[in-house]
Amino acid sequence: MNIGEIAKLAGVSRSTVSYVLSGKRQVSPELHERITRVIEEAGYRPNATARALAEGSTRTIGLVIPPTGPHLSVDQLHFVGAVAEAAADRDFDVLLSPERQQSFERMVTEKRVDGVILMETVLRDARVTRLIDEGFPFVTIGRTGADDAHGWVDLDYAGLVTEGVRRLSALGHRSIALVNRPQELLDHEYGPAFRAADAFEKATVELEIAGISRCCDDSDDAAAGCLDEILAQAPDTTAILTINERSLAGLVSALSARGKAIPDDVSLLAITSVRNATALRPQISAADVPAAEMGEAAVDALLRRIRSHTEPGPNVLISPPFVDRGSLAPPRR
Amino acid sequence: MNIGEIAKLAGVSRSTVSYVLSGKRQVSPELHERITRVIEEAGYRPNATARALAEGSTRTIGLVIPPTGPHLSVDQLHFVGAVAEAAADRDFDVLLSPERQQSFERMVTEKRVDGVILMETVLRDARVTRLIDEGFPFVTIGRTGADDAHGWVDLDYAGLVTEGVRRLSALGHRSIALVNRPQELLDHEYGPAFRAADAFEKATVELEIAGISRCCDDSDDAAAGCLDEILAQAPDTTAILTINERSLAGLVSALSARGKAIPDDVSLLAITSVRNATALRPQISAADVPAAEMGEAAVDALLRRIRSHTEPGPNVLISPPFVDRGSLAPPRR
DNA sequence: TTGTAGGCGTTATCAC
DNA sequence: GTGATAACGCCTACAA
Repeated sequence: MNIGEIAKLAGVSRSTVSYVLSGKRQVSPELHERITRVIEEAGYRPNATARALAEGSTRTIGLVIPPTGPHLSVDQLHFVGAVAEAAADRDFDVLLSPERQQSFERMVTEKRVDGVILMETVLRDARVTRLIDEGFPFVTIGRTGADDAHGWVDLDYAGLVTEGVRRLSALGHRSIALVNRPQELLDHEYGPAFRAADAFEKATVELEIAGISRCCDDSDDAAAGCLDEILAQAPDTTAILTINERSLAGLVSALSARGKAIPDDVSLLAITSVRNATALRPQISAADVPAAEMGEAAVDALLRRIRSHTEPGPNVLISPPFVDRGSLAPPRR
Repeated sequence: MNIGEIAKLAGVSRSTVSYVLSGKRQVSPELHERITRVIEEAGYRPNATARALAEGSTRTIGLVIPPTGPHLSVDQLHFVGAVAEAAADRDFDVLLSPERQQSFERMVTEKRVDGVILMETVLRDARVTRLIDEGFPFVTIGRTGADDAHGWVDLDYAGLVTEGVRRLSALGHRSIALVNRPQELLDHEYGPAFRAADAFEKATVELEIAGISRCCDDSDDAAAGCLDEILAQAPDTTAILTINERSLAGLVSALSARGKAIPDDVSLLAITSVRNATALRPQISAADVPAAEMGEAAVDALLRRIRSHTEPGPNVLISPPFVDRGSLAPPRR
């Protein structure tokens, strides 16, 4: 069933059917009515591929997801889901690309999509330079180091860490630890890890408090080891700030196993998803990563970019508020 | 840059260029060489949309993901990633569809994809009947109740639960509890929850041991409540079998909080992802859900179905072995 | 207000 | 072995 058959059944030309479908020109009420009914009865739906070819636009965006490795988090799945839903709301589809040369290349060179969203951007990202050279519309989640003019959506890790340190300091803490993402990510110039470490350093210096910063692998086990290191090196630590979602549970149980009560002995403040923060006991005060909001922002930014190649990409820095769940207290004296 | 320009540059016809690209007919070495070089130099890649229209096939499969809700698990993200990677290996792309009428409909009626993979199938699934009526190729993850002839890939929950009960029974346990997925899912006729409950009932009856079966919401908190219910109603419970990945961590800490040691007081056996089972302390003996394998199996099954509409869809029942990680012991006497 | 016809970029069937 | 050329199904100037 194609547009020609509908036209024949309704006794009109193909263009008239097309215009009824698109609404791009007036069609007399009688014809409109008749054609609509025929379409309805035949259950006809225009072929997306043919439309894409004619219009020069696929109405599809690409989403490059990180490889299925140890760093994947539930947050990321939520983000993927949010992107798919936001796109669907705007009548776009989402084409998934595992982060591999071949698949990614195909998406852009064969024009399978109108634009792409890049997850897990690193400070110097080959894909970004590639897309810029190509003149292909894209938006990154996270920024490259160059604060390029392309569009990006990012969590304000620097601001959040600074604010976190301030809050802990305001409560009276004078010795604070930062639990960062894995060393490996820091080495790969992963923005959040990098900016968090940097901001932590600056904030502690400025507020004149002792700060110890540690990378921690993405596991509960690593969290225990990391905690031990911290306590060994800075035994008077009274507060921990963590951006490592995957090891938060391990950190909490390790604290409990070492007889450190939250928040009486150690205050704990995190940047993580609501779910993660509230699934634990005690619940953890945190800046809740708004995956859905970020997904929507990314889709909107990309669509704007697709529609007008000229104007610079929107930059969205998201800074969710800290929510108090009782894991913070003044240091015991 | 399109195939016509390449043809012009190489001084041949478009069809010859096309045949060099597809290899579907012999082209003289000289021409082949010349054309290949021109393609190379121009950086030409055929337009996927035009190809799809001409071939009548999009080389894309649809993946219908569950709504971004509370039941999403890391396993599911891995599955999505595995599907994307398996598809990429076979030169297919993956189009994501949030589980909504509109988006799903679009994918199939507008022929955006050659076939679809349905996640989270329920026993009576409207989407399945829809696709069967349409004659559209698809594969489900999980089965409907009707054991239809369409293709599916499923974890053998019934077999795994039966085997789990046998193992615990063989160790000497006479009072076993099953921690199932949330009641809500059971009510919605979610296959795994349904089949697990059923198999548990049968296995305990057959082996003449006391079995108590409880649904548990997907949270650590719920796990604690669920454990209390179990211990209240069957205080002599010495072993727990769980298929609820999302509450496993909570179950472990609730046991510890109630002074029940694993495995000395209570043996714990799970069906969950490796990561989940090994992230906890103690590590949990489990049948490790092979998300990657399932993703690949689903893609293969679907591609077979796409290539030959006639033969019945392959049915793949996956039953990973239980891995002992020390959370099992004979009951204390 | 409606119809005609060319074009989107490939593939594949004919001829030569 | 190679080249025209008609599909594929839709959109949209251009005519009427």
